[in-house]
Amino acid sequence: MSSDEEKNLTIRYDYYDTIHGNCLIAATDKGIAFIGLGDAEHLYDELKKTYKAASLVKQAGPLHTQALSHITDPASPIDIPFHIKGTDFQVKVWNALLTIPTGKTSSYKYIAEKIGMPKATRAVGTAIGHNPVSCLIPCHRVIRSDGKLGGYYWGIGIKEKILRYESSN
DNA sequence: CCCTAACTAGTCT
DNA sequence: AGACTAGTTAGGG
Repeated sequence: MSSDEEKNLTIRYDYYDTIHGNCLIAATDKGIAFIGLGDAEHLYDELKKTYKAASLVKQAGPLHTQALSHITDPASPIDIPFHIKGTDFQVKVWNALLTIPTGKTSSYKYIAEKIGMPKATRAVGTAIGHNPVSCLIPCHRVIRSDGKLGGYYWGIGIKEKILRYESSN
């Protein structure tokens, strides 16, 4: 979305309890804008930082429920619209992440090749790290090509837990 | 196993 | 415009 668009935007957010802990889900009229895991205050700060110009309202919405049910049941198909602020490059990366099947993992290099920039692995890492919709966009399924998990914004422990949860389904 | 250089996009100064 | 960061990678010591 453009910054002009962001100005007149109303984002509705609310807190939910998930299998991975407390989370914040935020959505516009058009789609999911932000999802985060962890401490409520910290999450609100993140949300505010990401969408500075938009007005934030604490109110549940139908999109929240959809997002929530996908977190609980990752095997269900993602038929949820996104309304995310990001550059072309970031959007490309995030879209590539959505093509990773549930329970599978991918590497940063693979994503880089997928979007036609095989040498941009490092930039991919950055983009994935700034993904505002963790969980729905499966950033936790991306691991380092040497087999290690790499890092995770919300904490490496969460990443491992989510992966275990998905593979056991 | 640790260290380094190369890679690219975004953010901040 | 320059410097720095970031969830990397490949290669060398």
